[in-house]
Amino acid sequence: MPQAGPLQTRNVAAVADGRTRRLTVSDWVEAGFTLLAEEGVKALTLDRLCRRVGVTKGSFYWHFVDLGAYRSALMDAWAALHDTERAQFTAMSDLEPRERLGRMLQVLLGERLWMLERAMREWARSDATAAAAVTAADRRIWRAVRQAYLDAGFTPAEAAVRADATFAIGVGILHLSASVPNTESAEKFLDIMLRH
Amino acid sequence: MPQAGPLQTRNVAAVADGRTRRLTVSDWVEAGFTLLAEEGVKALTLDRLCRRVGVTKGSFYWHFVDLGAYRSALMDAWAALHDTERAQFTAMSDLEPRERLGRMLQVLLGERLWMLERAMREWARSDATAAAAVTAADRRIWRAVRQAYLDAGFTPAEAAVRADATFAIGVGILHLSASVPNTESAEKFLDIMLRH
DNA sequence: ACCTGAACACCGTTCAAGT
DNA sequence: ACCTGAACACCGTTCAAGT
Repeated sequence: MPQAGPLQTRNVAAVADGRTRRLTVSDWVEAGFTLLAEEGVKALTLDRLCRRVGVTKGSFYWHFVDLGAYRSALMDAWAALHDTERAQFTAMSDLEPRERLGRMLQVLLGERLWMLERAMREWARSDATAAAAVTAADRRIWRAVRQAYLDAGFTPAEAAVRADATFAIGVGILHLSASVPNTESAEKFLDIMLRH
Repeated sequence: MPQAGPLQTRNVAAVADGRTRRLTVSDWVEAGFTLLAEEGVKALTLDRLCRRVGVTKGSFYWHFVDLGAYRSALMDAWAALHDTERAQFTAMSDLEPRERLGRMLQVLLGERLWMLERAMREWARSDATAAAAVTAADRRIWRAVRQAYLDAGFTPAEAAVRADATFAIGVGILHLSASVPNTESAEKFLDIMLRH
């Protein structure tokens, strides 16, 4: 799909060897994630990427058909990352709803992820594929959030409204944060939303 | 400050005349707003702008020192726009808190404004001046929102938390919307937040 | 199979020259 | 004072040539 060259045939040891080993798609993806997490969307330029990976532009174009395809690869990796999050969420089903919601917010707004989240949502505005991936991921998380409210004893209708609000809050905090988001006010918000 | 050329000396009739009249800074700003509102940040390119205004690039560079300065001008105009909004908000102080909050959300998410809001917040991430303007505007609106909760009988602490949440919701909806935001779920959310 | 290096196209920017 | 048109720099993209 997005890749041009090798379909990830050999995924051997990706550790820091001297200089010998050749690049794989995931090396580029990893570099892109770091760049995004550290400096945001605008830092994701061909030159910056190649400099970081230590190779010339031509190499990039052997691995990817163009920057758009590269972003698609980033999206795919991000979606996979999101799936592991979801696994965490469903594994939480034994926790109290309140505790569960608090953890969800913390995962979403945590360290490295929130910058990626922002980047994805920014691309989603101009790219249909990105938009689809974000929507799909959102729906899954929304369900987990609603389930928490259902478990807290709300009717389906009440739970849905609260899930909408909680979700919007999360995204809102994501965008309002200049640096790393603080989850403190989000916690207080949950207290209100969980009141009957 | 941002402008290079004329400091808006003659603001005469800006209506559609044949082709004779010369351009003013606000003509460029108006064109930029329309472009942003219709197609978002990515459409704001030099070529698109010049095509829309019907003039060559050189003309642009007589009015503005560069694209950055032009965006500053857009920011200034946006801030002014925001001030008239705030005037609306303070004029609302006789309305019921619930009604007032509903109107505020509708103004923020209404037709032309929400796309501009998004654009400004996107720039604010990479530009310090933009960030300052957005922060200042946000603080004013936040106060108006908190005042509504105070008038609804909440303690200062309670009102502050609710203002935080309401504000985050607004921004969240802004970014979650693919097309024009629907204010329906926001209304239901207000019902919850106003409960004692 | 994977990468280099040079060439091209596009778009933001400059500037001498026009009215 | 305000605008044109040509030139330049930068960055994404292509591709023939290397190992």
